[in-house]
Amino acid sequence: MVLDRRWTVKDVAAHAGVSPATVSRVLAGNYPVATATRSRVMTAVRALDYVVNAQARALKGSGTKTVAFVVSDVTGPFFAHVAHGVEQQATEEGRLCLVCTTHDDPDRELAVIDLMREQRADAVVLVGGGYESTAYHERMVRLAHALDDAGSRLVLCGRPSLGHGVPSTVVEYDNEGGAYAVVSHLLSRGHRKIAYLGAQRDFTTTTARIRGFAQAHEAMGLAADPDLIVEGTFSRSFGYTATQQLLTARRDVTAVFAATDMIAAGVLRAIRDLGLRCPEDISVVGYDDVPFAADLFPALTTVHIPTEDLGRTAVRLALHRDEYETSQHVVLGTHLVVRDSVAAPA
Amino acid sequence: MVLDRRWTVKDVAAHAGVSPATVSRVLAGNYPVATATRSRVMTAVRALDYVVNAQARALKGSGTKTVAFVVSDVTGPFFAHVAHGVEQQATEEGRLCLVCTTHDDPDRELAVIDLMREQRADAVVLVGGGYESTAYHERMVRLAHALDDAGSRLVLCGRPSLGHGVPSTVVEYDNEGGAYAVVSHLLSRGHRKIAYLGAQRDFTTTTARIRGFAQAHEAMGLAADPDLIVEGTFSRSFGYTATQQLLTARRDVTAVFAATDMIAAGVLRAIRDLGLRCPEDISVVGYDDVPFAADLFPALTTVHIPTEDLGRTAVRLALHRDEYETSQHVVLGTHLVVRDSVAAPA
DNA sequence: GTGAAAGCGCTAACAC
DNA sequence: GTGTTAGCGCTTTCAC
Repeated sequence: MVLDRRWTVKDVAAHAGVSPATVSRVLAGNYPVATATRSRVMTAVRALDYVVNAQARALKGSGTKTVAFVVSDVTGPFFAHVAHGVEQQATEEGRLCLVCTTHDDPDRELAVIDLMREQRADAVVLVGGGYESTAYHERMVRLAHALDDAGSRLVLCGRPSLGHGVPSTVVEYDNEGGAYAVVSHLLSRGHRKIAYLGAQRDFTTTTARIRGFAQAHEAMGLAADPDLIVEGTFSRSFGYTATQQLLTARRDVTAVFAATDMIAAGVLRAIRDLGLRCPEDISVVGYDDVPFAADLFPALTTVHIPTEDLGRTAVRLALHRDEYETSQHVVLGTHLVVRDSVAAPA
Repeated sequence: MVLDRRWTVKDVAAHAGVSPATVSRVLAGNYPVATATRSRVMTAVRALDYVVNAQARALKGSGTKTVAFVVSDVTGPFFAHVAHGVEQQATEEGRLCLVCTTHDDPDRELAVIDLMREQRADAVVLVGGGYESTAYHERMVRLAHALDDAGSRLVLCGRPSLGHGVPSTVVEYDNEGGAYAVVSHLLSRGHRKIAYLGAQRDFTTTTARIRGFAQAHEAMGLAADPDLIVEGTFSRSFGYTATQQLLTARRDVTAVFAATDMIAAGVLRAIRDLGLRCPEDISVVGYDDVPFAADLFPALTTVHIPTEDLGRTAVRLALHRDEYETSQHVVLGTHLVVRDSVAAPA
């Protein structure tokens, strides 16, 4: 059978000698149809290699059956793993996945959410830290309401709630606790001058981690050195250059807490290039526990984030918000993974 | 303004005191509308926080403006980077991105393509190696035609063409050449017993690389040892266990060619756990040149694949197949990246 | 058990 | 410049 255009229910109906309504009923399978009729229809469907038009179906009111996924950058291992969880759960729930990237541009993020609103996505999952600005916060609140009114759902995955009364699903991980654990670990090994690399300004994750960083110090009656908190992006190259500068300027630093494992990779390389050794001369810890953390040299001590679970939970809660009405704000645990990149200071 | 349902053009029209057609014209911006009317409409749009229904618009004939992206697993760095290219180009072309994963299941792959057909995606990009089976090949050819007839396009990204006359866009990379280059490199350093780890059975990429592997040997008047080609998946854990077994069984092996950098990570770790050193005792090379390859220890010599370019080109060619009519089959170059994981055999 | 008809939200002819 | 109308492909009452 040679095709020359997109067949419609009408064509299938004509081919099978029935009405369009019958074709629709056979395909939906939710209505009694005579066996003979059904098989005639199915034969026609196969002959024409017909597939429904998802747009037309959606228009009729059954929804689009899609979950949107908004992320800064798909290549980051952290995002990729959350994406995996989102995709898995969406598939299990019979949904398709739309992906958009924002490249850390708040305006683009907002624009992309509007696009998803046009698409009538069942849920819009925002992954990764948000921005600490009132204007941004307000626009986000409005979007949450707009999505809600349209029967959709805003999901914040890995960023804090927008506040009470804002219709949204929040699936966070314990950013502060993870930072607290890893800094305590360093402190208990005897480190006193710990640098935090990758304090991305105005970022919700940064705020929480700095809090954990400070509290771990306080718990031991110490004070964190604010000069050792160095601002920067979540990139390997930042880790490299920042370490070179830092270790040249501040010879008293004995440990580096990298905001992401990616940064840590740059830190480790810089340490080696500086002729120093990790962990003998400098201890290094990361955050995220992405798969390659174990393959760095030395294997990286880091904070594990349940990335896949984060994604799955986000979709599950958002899609069944009637069932999980009371648990629309969840904080998943993080934990320290001890490997080989920490030792007592020399 | 409190919303309580999804507003339609009609609502906006009523609110602005104009007809639905005028609203549509203002929003499309492709038709002369009086300035006063336009601003009245825009005020209403903002007041209602209206966004068009993409489904309804698509139904009307303007297409869905989406590109589908079918991949085995989003967490693999190789796929993630191709995905990035696809997403970038799609965005530039004003398209949204649909993502689906197949988890290396050919049946699921076929099913997913049908889903994309229902979605009326402008292009369906298949990323990664295909399967070497006639049944699979035939079904793929039929899908290519089905998509073509529906005005869509099948794009093969990183796998060979389905043959002449099959309507599809093919963007490959030089699998064979890369394998040839890296094996020649090893051979020229004096290695004679080189193992290939991760020969994924019935996979198009495997076939091509084995060819390059063999030809590099032949070019030097040598013969590759078929026993040293070990079958396995593209995973870190496979690299680890396979290396342990191999190096215990075959003490004559001096170099390992891992089918992916991910496998190579496992290989390096196994070598270290075996109490051996790389590259002094065993040389290791990878394939893909994913970002973390440079962070492995020792930094991995590998074959660079222009992943992002692969994705961008795939989308660009598919979306402008009228302009690029003669170049719907492109092979992008690969090249050797020499780092620290190769030395002459002891 | 099946068909006829209405209508989802939008846009593009076609009037005026 | 603007309104009226028809219809995209589908599902779903409502008849029969």
